[in-house]
Amino acid sequence: MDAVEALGALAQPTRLEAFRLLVKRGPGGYTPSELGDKLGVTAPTLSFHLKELLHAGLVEARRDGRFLHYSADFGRMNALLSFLTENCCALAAPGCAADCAPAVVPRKAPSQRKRA
Amino acid sequence: MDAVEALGALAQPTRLEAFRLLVKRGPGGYTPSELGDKLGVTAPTLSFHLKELLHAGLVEARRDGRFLHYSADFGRMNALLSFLTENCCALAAPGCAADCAPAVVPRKAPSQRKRA
DNA sequence: ACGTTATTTCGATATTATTCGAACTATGAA
DNA sequence: TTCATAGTTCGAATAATATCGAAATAACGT
Repeated sequence: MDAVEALGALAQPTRLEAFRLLVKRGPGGYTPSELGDKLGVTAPTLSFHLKELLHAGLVEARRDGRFLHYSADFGRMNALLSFLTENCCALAAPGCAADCAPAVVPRKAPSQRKRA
Repeated sequence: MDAVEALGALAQPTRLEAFRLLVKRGPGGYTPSELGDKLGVTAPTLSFHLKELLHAGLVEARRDGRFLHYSADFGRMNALLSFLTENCCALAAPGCAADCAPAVVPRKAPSQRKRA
C-alpha cells in the first residue's frame, strides 16, 4: 500500500474536499460536473485532481452513458487509517493504548459516553 | 483544524516513517539523533521534517537537558482520522455505513472474526 | 572560559505540484 | 452526419518542496 501517495492525494484543499464529499455521498458518487459546481474549480483542474485521487486508489470511476461517476473507495480509506495507527504505542507503557482509538462513537449506541 | 497541513506533513516518506515510529514509541518519544539513525537522513534534513510535523501539530517536542524528545500528538492524530471519515455515507443508503468503520480489531477480543 | 555534542537555521539548488486556456475525445440527440 | 454536452489531455507559467553543506545556537562537562 502506498500510503505516501494516498496522503499526498489528500494533502490538497480541492482534493480533500472532493474526497470528503464523495465519502459523504456513498457508493453512488458524483459526476465531475457536480463536483466542479460544489468545489468551484474549472473542469481541467478538477480532472487533474480526480486523476490524482484515482491514481492514489482513493476513488474509483465508472461510466454511465455520457456521465462518469466518481466514488470513494472505502476499503482503501480504511486501510489508510489503519496504517497510520499501526502498532500504536507498541513500544510504550500499557496506559498509552487508550490514546490509540479514534474518538468515533459507533451508531448503535449514540447516547453512551466514552472515556468516563 | 487544518487537515490539509497535517496530511501534507504526512505525505512525505521520511516524515511518514518518522511519525509512525513516534506513534509506535508512545509518549516517551525519540530524540532527533535516534530518529536520524533509524531514518538515515542528515541532521538538517531531519530537523526540517520535524519542524514540518511540529508545525502541523502532529508531534510535540520537549527539552531534556541537551536532548530534545519528539513524540506524537495522539489527540491530533485521532482528530485527523475522524475528520477524514466525517459524515461518512450520510447521503447514502443505510447499508453503506458498514464501509465507514476501519478494520481494527480491539485488543480485548483478538480471536474474534470480523465481518463473518 | 573552552571544547564537545546535540540540534537548528541559512542559502542555494533541483525537483515536483498547481493552475488554466485551448484543443481533443466520447457519448447521445436530432 | 451534424451538433451539443461531458470530460480529459496538452502546454506553459508559476509556486511550493526536499535536500544538503556550512554556519549558528544550546547545553553540558572540564
